[in-house]
Amino acid sequence: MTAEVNDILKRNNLSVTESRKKILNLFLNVNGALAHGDIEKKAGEKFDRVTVYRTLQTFVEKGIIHIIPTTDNSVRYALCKNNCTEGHHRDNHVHFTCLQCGITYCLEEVHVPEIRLPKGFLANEIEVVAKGTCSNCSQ
Amino acid sequence: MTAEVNDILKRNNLSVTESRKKILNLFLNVNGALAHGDIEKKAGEKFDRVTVYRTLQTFVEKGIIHIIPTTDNSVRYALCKNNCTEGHHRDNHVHFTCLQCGITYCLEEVHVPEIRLPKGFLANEIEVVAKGTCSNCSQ
DNA sequence: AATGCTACCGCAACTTAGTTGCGAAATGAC
DNA sequence: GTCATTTCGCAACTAAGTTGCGGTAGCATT
Repeated sequence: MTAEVNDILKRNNLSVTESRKKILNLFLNVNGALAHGDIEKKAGEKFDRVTVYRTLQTFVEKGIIHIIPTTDNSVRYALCKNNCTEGHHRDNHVHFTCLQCGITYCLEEVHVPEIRLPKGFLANEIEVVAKGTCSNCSQ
Repeated sequence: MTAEVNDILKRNNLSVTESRKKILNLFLNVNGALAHGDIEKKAGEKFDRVTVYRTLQTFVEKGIIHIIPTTDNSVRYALCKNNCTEGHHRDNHVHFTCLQCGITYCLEEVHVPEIRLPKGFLANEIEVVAKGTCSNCSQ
């Protein structure tokens, strides 16, 4: 698994540092999205807050992770699995936030539908976020 | 127009105060959504930040305005036009943020499509936010 | 393996955003 | 007008995010 981490970093022309390895590893070992706070906690107080901010920013720029919008004021991040490249994200899946357990999922298999916008409106990107009860909590 | 403001407040069992009138008026006279910061500025430094926070919170609870999620870390608010009631929002329209002018629109006439979720996932609410160029900026 | 260049990290200090408690003031029922 | 209740504004606080800069780690070269 360290191999995969190294691989991803190198593929994106990033130098392989301790913080990047550790944070990327977190994303690989979690199902669902991570908020900034989660990362700070799970990283085990080893990293400076600033490092976490900068690492996440770098990962987003390189297309390694993407941002998930939420109505509460928290930003969440999740791994890109769709060959996103530097400066261009191609994730077009639906996101789902469970109101019971709080986990945010990337539903890779559910695609964002076509939406007919009014005349003159041109969309570059469309985000769909569903909120409700996830399969774990619904039984 | 003050009549409409009074009306909306009374209909929601809210006492009619200066701050509520002024802030609600802002929403009635703007096309598009307002961020917290916009409101503080447009209100003309007359109100305390805390009052703005509390008023917005009250309006959201009462179903007068709704929150629009964004990928940048800013929360935006817009008027509900769909008979939202206390504790239950019924807005199911698509939101559009223009990357040129920065305005966020409620596209009332564009409804959120049906989305088939995986087994076990139950959605209470689905948000759709498009980003791109609006009709004003596209010409 | 040592060298040196570059990029990254961590600290400190700062700005901005949002919350809480409480006394004073405004609202609305009587 | 009086009074109970709600709301407002201040102050003080916590949390979130940013910036600059010296020191350190990564890595290419030899």
